[in-house]
Amino acid sequence: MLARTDIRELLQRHPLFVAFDDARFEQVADAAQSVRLDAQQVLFQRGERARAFYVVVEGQVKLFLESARGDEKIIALVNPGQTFAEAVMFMQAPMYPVSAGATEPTLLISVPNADFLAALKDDTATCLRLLGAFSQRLMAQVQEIEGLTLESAGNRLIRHLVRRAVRDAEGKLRVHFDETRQMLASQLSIKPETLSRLTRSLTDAGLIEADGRDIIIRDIDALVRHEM
Amino acid sequence: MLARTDIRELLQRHPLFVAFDDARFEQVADAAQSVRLDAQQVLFQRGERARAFYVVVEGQVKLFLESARGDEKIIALVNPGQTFAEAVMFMQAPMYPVSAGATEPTLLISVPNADFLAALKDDTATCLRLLGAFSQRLMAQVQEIEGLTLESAGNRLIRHLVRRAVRDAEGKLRVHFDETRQMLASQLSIKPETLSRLTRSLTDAGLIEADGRDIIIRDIDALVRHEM
DNA sequence: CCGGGGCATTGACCTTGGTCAATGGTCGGG
DNA sequence: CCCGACCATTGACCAAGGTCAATGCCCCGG
Repeated sequence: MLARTDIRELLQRHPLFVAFDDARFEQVADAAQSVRLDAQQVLFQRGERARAFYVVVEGQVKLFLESARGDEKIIALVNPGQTFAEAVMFMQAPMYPVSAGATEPTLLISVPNADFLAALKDDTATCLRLLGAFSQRLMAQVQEIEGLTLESAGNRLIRHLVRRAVRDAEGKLRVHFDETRQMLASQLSIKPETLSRLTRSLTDAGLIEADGRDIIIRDIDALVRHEM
Repeated sequence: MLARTDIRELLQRHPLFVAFDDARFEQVADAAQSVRLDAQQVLFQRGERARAFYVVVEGQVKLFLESARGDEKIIALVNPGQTFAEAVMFMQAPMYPVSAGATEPTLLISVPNADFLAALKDDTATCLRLLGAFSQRLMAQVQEIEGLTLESAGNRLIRHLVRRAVRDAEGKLRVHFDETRQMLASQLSIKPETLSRLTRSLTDAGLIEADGRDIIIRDIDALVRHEM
């Protein structure tokens, strides 16, 4: 459990709460609770009645869908400082459209929808922040749909690598993976075997290079030009 | 062109504008313009700078994406009374994430983002309406991603038929299509040939029946149980 | 240092849905 | 009333990616 004062402090710095005046903030912070999850523990299931949204303090949460045959699709990974399930509270029939679970030991703050909505009354600044966040997410999902319908698995992988690449100390373009290959595959909507084959073919073509858990991009121009 | 008074009247009834007080409404209504599109005419291209959003008055607008090889994916069809591209105005770098064009002769009202945002200041009621609309759309897109990643083409078709089915005068479950088969296929992210084969196999199985442009569902329980 | 479990990789094969091409149907314009 | 264009349908074939199974690898616990 987190002390009440810790919850206050963490929330106060968060973009969704900074614009609240003192009275509003007190009301929401009082209602908020800390939640601890073990690795792999499920927080809520798709279809459950939604009563709260969450702020990730430590650890990582995955939002995912499951098919009847047990296939899993990871919709998003949520890291410290980010929130999830806020959009659900604005729906007429609030039920979570995805399931959520921890990928590692995780600490969350849960914020009851009712209290937050009450505080939101007459606070346009926070409303506008939320609108901005939602529109970002809508755009990201359009891009996801675009990738799924108009691009090959290989191109999705390439775009993902390029998007996540960071220049390291030696000036090399590096993509670091904390997640397992299975989770990466699930995010890209491909099977682990296919991911393995695709990275192999890119490696054989001299475009990328494996370095432990990381991947180094040797020739980014050739990579983006590469059709799979 | 639409007369100024007509634009006023149409906007005034729209959910996004009803909550505005008179001064705000005047400001936005003055800035709004009517736009006429011929069938197939493109309104904006993906990536263009977004300066306005739109209300459909008559006709129909399709929001779509195109791949490098000319494949087209219809993201949504927008009918009279509905708006599109409102989410774009809340992004930091406002550019349309999809292209938009008319599927038939169409009449729109364009509302400049700047004026609407100004009117939105301190209007929490309208903000909350927008938040509700966005969260609906987010959920719809999650379901689209679910269909694309976890379901077969046949199951997507079945879900689509069931969702659109309406009981007609004779008590039959009927799905009416104004759009062409090609457009339906594009919405479902399959090729017209595949759509043709799928409907054929459902017809052969006695589950559905073609009736001109419509499809009649003969046995909805068997249909939803049917795995493809 | 050894052993086991799960992840990653690789190979052989299969399924889904796409591609290409031919044919038939339908609607609007002359 | 007829022609032409476009849409829908069907068939034969193809390719991307999935499935299943075997093997190797790595890391952790004893």
